[in-house]
Amino acid sequence: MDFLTPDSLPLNLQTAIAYRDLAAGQTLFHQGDQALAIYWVESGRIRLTDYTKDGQTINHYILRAHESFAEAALFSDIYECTAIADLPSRVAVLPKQPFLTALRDHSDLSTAFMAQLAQRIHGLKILLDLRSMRSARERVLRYLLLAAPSGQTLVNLDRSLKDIADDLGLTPEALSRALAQLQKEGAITRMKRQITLHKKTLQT
Amino acid sequence: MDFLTPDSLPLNLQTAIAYRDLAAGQTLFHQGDQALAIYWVESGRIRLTDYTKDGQTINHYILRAHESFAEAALFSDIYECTAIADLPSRVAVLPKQPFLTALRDHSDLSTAFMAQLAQRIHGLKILLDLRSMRSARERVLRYLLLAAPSGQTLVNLDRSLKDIADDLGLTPEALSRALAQLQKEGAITRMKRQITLHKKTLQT
DNA sequence: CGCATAGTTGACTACGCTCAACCCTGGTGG
DNA sequence: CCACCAGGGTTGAGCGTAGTCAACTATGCG
Repeated sequence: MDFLTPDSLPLNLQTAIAYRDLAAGQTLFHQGDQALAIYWVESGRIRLTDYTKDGQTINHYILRAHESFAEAALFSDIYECTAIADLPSRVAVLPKQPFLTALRDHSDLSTAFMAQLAQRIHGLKILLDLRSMRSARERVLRYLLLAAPSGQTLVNLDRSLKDIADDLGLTPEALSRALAQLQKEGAITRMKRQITLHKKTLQT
Repeated sequence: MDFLTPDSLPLNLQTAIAYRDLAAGQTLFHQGDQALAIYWVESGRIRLTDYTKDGQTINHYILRAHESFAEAALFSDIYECTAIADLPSRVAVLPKQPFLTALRDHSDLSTAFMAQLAQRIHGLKILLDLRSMRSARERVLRYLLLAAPSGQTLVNLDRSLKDIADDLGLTPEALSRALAQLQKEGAITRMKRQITLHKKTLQT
């Protein structure tokens, strides 16, 4: 899924990559800093925060392992947000200029990069769409359908329910209850993190 | 904001562009159709719908004027969703192959395209983030802060409250009430579609 | 063995949705 | 010029459901 793994890059760019280890709470870059690089999360969790002009609050977005971020920095002089490590994290630092020229010179790389961006857009749309479902039950059901490999009825949840609840915009409790309810209704059966969807469920 | 306006394209590609007019309810392409082009909304409104395998349900996402869509089609053989005109609409049709080669040959075009994709990602993230606010009050407040041009305290709502409520994942009633409440609290004042934010509000 | 964290369950609350009535504006036609 | 209508917007009442807080269990790790 993620085309932008550091080792898929052209060799001459790979040498330019640095790695940074961050302690929990440490900030990687500040909003308004000069945009010098884009990043890729090796491990840990990074939180992006927007401080609005005037006010101080705003807009957090969390990135987990194997996601890249600050791609917008490629086309902007400054970062539009602040990146802070939520947990101890390790990130790959891809310097902007070398990366941009690599994109210019290697049309295959740029194609791959665009493909990844398109993919990300698609994923975000799906998440957004998920959020437009009112009831927890519907939301979870839809999530499971999306997570089910095509035609398959078995879903393996890789992440913690807490994280998933977060993606769904629910509290862990609500997610837990929704799963319990679906189970009781006979729409699914679950063994821990293994969930199987039943036929009726598929054509709702 | 939108770099991908048809007239910013290289001339040899412009000749390949076609336009299609759609009546309300008419479908532009079906999920599973061969992906032959990406599109750009000239006017009107397009709704994207995902039919899940097996089931018939959904995933709608609406596109308004001056947005491009189906970029993912560039990197996939088939469309992953169905596009239907919500209103009478006019779309520019950018054939896939010419566009891809243009991207390969014109690094400036590909850069612009990537920039737009990055922009879209940013926008989607903001919407997602908006949805993560629990209370209507907070959500609306945040929306207004985002909509306020930098440093400005005056927000002009261009679209109908109904549409905005949709973006926010609220019912029109909830939005209306939230605005009324904010007004009563003295956080904002509004004259119809003109809203001014008050200082205290800015540093919440 | 004991502690920390994820997950589950329960009771209560609050907030947003639903449905309905109503106001207001703009457009159309007599 | 007014009468009528349609649609957006506002307001009210009642309900349902997800959030909150808390206690408890299960799992994993030192």
